[in-house]
Amino acid sequence: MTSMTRTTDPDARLLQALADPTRLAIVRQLSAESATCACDLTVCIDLAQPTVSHHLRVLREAGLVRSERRGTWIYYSLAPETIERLRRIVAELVPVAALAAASLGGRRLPVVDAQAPSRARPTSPRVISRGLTTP
Amino acid sequence: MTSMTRTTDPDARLLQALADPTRLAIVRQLSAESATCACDLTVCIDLAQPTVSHHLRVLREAGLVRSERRGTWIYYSLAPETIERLRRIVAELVPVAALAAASLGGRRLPVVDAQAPSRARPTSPRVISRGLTTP
DNA sequence: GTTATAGATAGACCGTTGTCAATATTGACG
DNA sequence: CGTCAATATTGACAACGGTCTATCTATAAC
Repeated sequence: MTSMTRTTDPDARLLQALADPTRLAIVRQLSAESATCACDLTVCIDLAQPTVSHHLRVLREAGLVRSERRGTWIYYSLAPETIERLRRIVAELVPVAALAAASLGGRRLPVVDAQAPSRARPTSPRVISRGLTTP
Repeated sequence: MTSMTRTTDPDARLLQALADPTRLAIVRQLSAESATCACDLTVCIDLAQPTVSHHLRVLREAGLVRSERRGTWIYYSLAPETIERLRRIVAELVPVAALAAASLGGRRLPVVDAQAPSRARPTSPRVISRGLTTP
């Protein structure tokens, strides 16, 4: 309300960590390379080193990557459990149509349960029930 | 570089549309409700109506939702193909470790092979190959 | 110790974005 | 037509976030 400021929903926070072209590129690189040292990422990303370092920090704090020091270099790799969590978040976004297609009576849990619709509303297209909301 | 401004990667853009607590809540609601009119979303989201309208626009322009007018009301529903695209984006983030774990259940290989490293780099932890990079 | 390199941190700059109040648009009904 | 309700648009403001330069830390080789 009115402020929002710090993102509250942890899932939205996780998505936010990935929702940047640079970070997505990093994650994809790590997905292909298993473990890559920060200097290589810096080279193939074409941004200033502190910027890459910043993005790596965001990814680390989001739990998307882990870092391991080997001498002077620090290797980054994906955190499989967080990738899995990400996959679940998206997998749960099932449009009802898809559910209906998959199985018959698609059960659905009330996420926000839309408690109080303004009032009576048309269930079928075109047919407006005319019972307007507030008198 | 230097500005970034408009996000280039369309996948990052799609993720960005979802990476907001309000929009994620809307999408989840639509996932549970199939089609919901904007006024209901406004009610259960507890933000000013123009703000909800704004988020709906972002979702629509990202291709995540569709809107259909029925008289005075406008019903929003998920766009299954975009949800599917989202699922594919995340599904392709396959950490090599997860692949190995899935097939063998073995430990993660310390693979470092990285194509074009700055120079010679340690393949095993601790053991620094001493051939420093630039002389 | 000194030097060199990899990486992180601090701070500033500035474009982007989420939010609101006010206003405009659209459609339904009388 | 006029009025009412649902929704979109406008414009302003503040917060957030990505980028940089400059600086600092850490490790290794000398």
